[in-house]
Amino acid sequence: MQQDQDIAAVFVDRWNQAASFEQTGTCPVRDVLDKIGDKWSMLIVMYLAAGPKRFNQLHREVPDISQKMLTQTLRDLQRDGLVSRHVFDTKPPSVEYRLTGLGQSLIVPFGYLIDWANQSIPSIEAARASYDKAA
Amino acid sequence: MQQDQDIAAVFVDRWNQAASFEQTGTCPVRDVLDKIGDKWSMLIVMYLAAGPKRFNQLHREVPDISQKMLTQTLRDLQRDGLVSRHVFDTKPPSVEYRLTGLGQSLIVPFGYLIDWANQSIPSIEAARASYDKAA
DNA sequence: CCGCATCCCTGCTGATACTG
DNA sequence: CAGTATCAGCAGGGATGCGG
Repeated sequence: MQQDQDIAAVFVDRWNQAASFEQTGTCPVRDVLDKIGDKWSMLIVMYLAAGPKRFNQLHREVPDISQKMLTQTLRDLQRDGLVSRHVFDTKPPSVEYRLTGLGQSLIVPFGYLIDWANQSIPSIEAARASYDKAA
Repeated sequence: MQQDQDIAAVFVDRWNQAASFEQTGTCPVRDVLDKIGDKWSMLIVMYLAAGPKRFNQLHREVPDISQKMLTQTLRDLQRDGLVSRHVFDTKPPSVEYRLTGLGQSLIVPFGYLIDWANQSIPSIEAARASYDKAA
């Protein structure tokens, strides 16, 4: 309980913190959360967690992703320093993507979230069913 | 490393799992991730983590949220069983919102994510600056 | 093989105004 | 106080076609 309040305080403080917020117009925590909620970012990170992969390999493995979104998402992840890009000068050329140390470090806290999700899904679906029935 | 691969496997399996996915068209893990990335959901959860609050109290405390989004987000959280709603039959009427046990349990894994974010923000911003400079 | 550019459409969001 | 209803703007993301 007390710890929960501490976490909340840290979070809310950071959120309200005007530092780069007032200037850039975006909150740094919001930034990270957006990535988490992004349709493809975390899925790609999880696929890359198993090891380096090439562009078309990802394109085949990640279900239903378009070429455009794969490119775009990989660029964003690279820009944030979560993924590194390696071009091999063969022909035809091949490009390999892999998680950086920072990218790998994200897997740990993200994993806790996935665990929570998997454990809580039954409760959530039950709550939804109950809520919808009342209407 | 090995553990990372396990987490990835669990996640990807769950993602691809056709159970309610093929029928409802939505993946249960995706559901949870969407809430995390939602503009207001987690912010409200964090504010409620400090204790129960009334509608207008939240409206005042949560920065820049519109009445509409506050109502809508609280409804969604309630439907998912993360937040409970209590109406007091006074006049003027007052409505109190509080985290359920499920809602409180989310704070723990979510807290790890916030911690990671706060620790990693310097690295991320450095990576971005470096990436942008190259262009 | 890898990536960029364009078009287009859907849905989320905010602003505004109105009820019990 | 605690909502509901309606309207308009914008960004995310898919489809398609082209280039190195």
